[in-house]
Amino acid sequence: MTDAVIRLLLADDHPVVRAGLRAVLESEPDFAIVAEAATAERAVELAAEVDVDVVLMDLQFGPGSAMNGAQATAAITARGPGAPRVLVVTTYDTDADTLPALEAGATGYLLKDAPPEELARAVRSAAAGRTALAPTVADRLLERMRVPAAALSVRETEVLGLVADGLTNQAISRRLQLSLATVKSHLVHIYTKLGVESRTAAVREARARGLIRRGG
Amino acid sequence: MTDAVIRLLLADDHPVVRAGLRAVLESEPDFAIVAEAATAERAVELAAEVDVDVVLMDLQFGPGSAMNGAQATAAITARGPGAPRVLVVTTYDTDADTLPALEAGATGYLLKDAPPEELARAVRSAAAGRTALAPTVADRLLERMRVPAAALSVRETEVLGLVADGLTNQAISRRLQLSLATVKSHLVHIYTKLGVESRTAAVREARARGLIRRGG
DNA sequence: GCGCACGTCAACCTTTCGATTGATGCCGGG
DNA sequence: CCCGGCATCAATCGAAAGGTTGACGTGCGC
Repeated sequence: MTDAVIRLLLADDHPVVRAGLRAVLESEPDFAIVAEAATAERAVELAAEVDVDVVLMDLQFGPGSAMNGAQATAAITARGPGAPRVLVVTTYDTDADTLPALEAGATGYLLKDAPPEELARAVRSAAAGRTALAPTVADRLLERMRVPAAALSVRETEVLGLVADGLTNQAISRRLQLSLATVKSHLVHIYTKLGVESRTAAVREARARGLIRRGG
Repeated sequence: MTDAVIRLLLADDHPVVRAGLRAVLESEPDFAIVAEAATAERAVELAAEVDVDVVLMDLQFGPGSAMNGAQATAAITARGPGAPRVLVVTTYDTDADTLPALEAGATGYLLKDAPPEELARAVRSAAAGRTALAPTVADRLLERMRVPAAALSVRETEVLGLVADGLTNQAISRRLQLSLATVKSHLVHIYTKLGVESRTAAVREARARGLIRRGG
């Protein structure tokens, strides 16, 4: 796959963003955009049908979509070796976004404010199997390793995200297929790690630290 | 200004999005992109210096920017007649985003998931001084006029703000020199007005509607 | 192999929250 | 003047949340 041409699949629900990625990447002679997907499901299909080296994957796919970019990433990389590499290109760099994506097997994580050269460099890295992370994402990961106490686990971040959406512990347990006891257990750990003692305070603290996204 | 060519200024901090807008709009023969801005401040400058008919304005300009899109919109439209029209093109359609932008004098409000044809149509509408709103935004505005009950009193907003800061009812009562009963009474009214049934859900809803400040 | 973090769950208990009902006083518009 | 919205407070009760303790299996690193 390290031939002359790198075959790309663009997965983003915004036509404008797809056009922008296409415009930026098509100017590179060794890139070829072979397919576009406006939904996560379609991206998974195309990644299986078409011969693709790197998938440029957005994480958010609008309220009308059941699957998000992280799930699509997992579905694509689950096919093991030979599967295309997934390079996440999105707007947010909170732990709530980056951790699930990287855990799903993304080879890289870039922000949409990245300049075109950086984007092209990341695509070539991903095609070669090398990881390409945005500086802020890399910083955040290193900080996690340096101070592991202040970092929430993926599961904890997931629970806290639902808390921030206003769900009760009961609702969270149903949504995540957990027992109520487990949800409370996660919350106790979250409170300890964040140094707070209530759900609303935890949401506020997590928002301030960039652990969860600020928007709804 | 209703001549043959509509002169456009693109204001967005994402190079990819600017490239996408350029790619989509340049294919229209009567559009001419005369300038691009990566910051809100630069957009205001350019809108004053360059002869522009319509500004395509993003609302979010990254954490490094002091001015947001709504403020830039206000600065541009403040120059009265002869000033370029501002067409907001952004990702979010919550009240917290749309209301300030429209109040700042935006002629239109589109979402980035809009198809290219709709985008071109909105640009022509804006150039002619006609308002162009995304369907979801228009729905939201109509709903707001139909049900004006969703306005919180000053005191209720104050209480909800402290709830959003993670304070307990006890702490709020002390902070505001109230009895615990009064705080709970306010919260009941807030829940009724917002159509929710828990403090975290109320915070989320208020944030989405722009009733309380988004930042911590 | 062992320790450790993580995720999972249970039982018990205390505190807080939310729902209900009801009351008082103030103020402004019809 | 009276009604309604707002702000204030009280009492009560059930539900939810939070604290504590303890437990089990898994996976990872030393």
